[in-house]
Amino acid sequence: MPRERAARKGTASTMQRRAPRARAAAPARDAEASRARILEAATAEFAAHGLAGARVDRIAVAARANKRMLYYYFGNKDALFAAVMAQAYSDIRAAEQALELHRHEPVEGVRRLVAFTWKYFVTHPEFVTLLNSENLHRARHVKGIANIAAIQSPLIATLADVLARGEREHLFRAGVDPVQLYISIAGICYFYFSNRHTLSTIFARDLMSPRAQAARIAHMTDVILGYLLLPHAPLHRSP
Amino acid sequence: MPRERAARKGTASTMQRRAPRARAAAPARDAEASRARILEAATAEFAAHGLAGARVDRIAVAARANKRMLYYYFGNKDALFAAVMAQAYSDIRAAEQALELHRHEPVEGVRRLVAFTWKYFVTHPEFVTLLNSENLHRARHVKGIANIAAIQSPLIATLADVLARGEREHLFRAGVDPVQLYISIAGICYFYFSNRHTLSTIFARDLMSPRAQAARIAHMTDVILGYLLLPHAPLHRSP
DNA sequence: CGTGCAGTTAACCAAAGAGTTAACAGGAGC
DNA sequence: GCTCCTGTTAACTCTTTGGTTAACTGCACG
Repeated sequence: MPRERAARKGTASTMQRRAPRARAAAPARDAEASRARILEAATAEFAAHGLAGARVDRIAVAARANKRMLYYYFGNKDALFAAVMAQAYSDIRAAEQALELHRHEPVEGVRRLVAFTWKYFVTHPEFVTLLNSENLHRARHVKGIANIAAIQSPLIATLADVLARGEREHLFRAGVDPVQLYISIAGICYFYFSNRHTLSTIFARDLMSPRAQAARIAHMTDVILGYLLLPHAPLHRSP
Repeated sequence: MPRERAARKGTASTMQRRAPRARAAAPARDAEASRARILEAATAEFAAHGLAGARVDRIAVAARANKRMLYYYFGNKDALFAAVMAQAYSDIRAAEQALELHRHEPVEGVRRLVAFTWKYFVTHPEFVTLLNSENLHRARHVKGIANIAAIQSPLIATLADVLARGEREHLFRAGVDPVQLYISIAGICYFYFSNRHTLSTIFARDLMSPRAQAARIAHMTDVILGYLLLPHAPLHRSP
C-alpha cells in the first residue's frame, strides 16, 4: 500500500508563527492546535484501549477533527501511536528534570524519587498503559524515535550522584548500580499501580484508597532505604 | 445479540472418560483434546497480541480446529479470554504451591521466592502480557472467575509464615505486611521483564543476556534481604 | 442396526475498521 | 482581487473480523 505523501513529523512546534487575526481569538484554521488536539485524543484512546483496540474514528471525534486529519498529520495509526509514545516519554522526562534531586540530602533524595515515581504513575495512568502497549509490540515504535536512548540518562546520572554522595557520607552501601535501583523503584510502584485491578480482585481489598496508597508509599520507601542504608547509619527508620 | 446456547464451562476436565477405541490411538473426535488445543492456541494468541489484537481465525488455525469450535466451547472471544486468564492463574498457583517455602530457613525461603518469581516470568512470558491485557480491561474477566480471591491466599500465608519465623529468629524486621512484600518482589521482577523491550532501548543495553539476568537476580535479592534483615543479623551479605 | 446427540465442517454475513478520493475554503503573498 | 498552498470536509472503498447458519458425522447406547 503506497503512502500518499510523507506525514509532517514533529517539527511543527519549532516553526515561528505570527498570531493570526486579533491575538487570542479562536482562529478558524489552526494547524498547531488541530495537531495537538489529535495527539491528545490519541493519547487517551491508545491508553484506554491499547494499539489494536484503539479506534481511529473515535480519536477523530474526540479531537473534533476530520478523520482525514490524522492521516494528514501523522501518516497512519501506527505512526500516530509512535508520536504519542514520543510525547509520553518527553513528558515524563520533563517531570523528572523538575525533581532536582541534586538539591537534596541523599536520604531525602531517595525518598523524593520514590514518592515522585508513585505520584507520576497515579497522575498519569495513561503513561502506564501506553508503556505496556509499547512493550507488547516489543518497543517497535520507540526504537524509531531518534534520540530515545539519551532521554533517560539525566535522571540516572542524578541518581548516581545521590548514591555517590550517600556512599561518601557513609549512609548508603557501596556499589549500587543506579540503573538497577531506578528499575527497582519504578518496579515496586509500577506493578502495584498497573495491576491494581487484578490485585484488588485477588486480594479482595481496595489497593487505591488513600490509606492503602499511604501504606504503599511507606512500604516502598522502607524497602528502598532499608536496602540502601548501612546498618550503623543514623535515621535507619522513616520519621 | 442473542447467545445461541450456553457454552460448556471448564467442568470437562472433571468428568470421567473411558478411553475410546484402542488405548492411546489418536481418536477421530476428542472433545477434551480439541478444547485444550483451542485454549492453548488462544493463550499464545492473546499473549502475543492482546485481547483486541488477537484474531479468532488465527486461534482456530493454530488449534487445528474449525472456528466454530471456539464458539461451541467458549461462547465468544471475551469468554475465551476469560478462560485463558483462569487457566493462567491456575498455572501460576500450582507452580507457587510447588515452592514449599515452609521447608526452608527464612533467608533461604525469601531467596527462593525471588528467584522463583523471576524464573516464572521468564519461562512464562505469556503470563505477563496476559496480566497486562487483563488490567487494561480493568480485570473485567478475572472478576467473573468464581473463587479467584482464594487463589493467591496460600502463597501469602506461606510468606507470612516465613516472615514470622525470620522475625522470631531475630533475623528479619518486624511488622512486614506479606501482601506488600509479595507485591514488591513481584514488582521488581515484573517491571524489568515486562518492559524489557523499552528499557533495553532506552538504556541501550541488553537486559536479558545471561549476565544481565544474573546481575538482576543478585540485585533483587539484595534489595529484598537488605530490607528484611536486621542490622545485627548474621549473613547480612549474599554468599 | 438405527437413533440421537456431541462434535465438526464449510460457507456465509453484516458490521466495523483503516485508509482514500476528490473537492473545497481560508488567508498570506503578490 | 487573483493565486496557490495549507488545512479541512464529506463521502466512499475494500478488507477484515467476530459471529452465525445449517448441514453433516462419529459413535455410544438401546
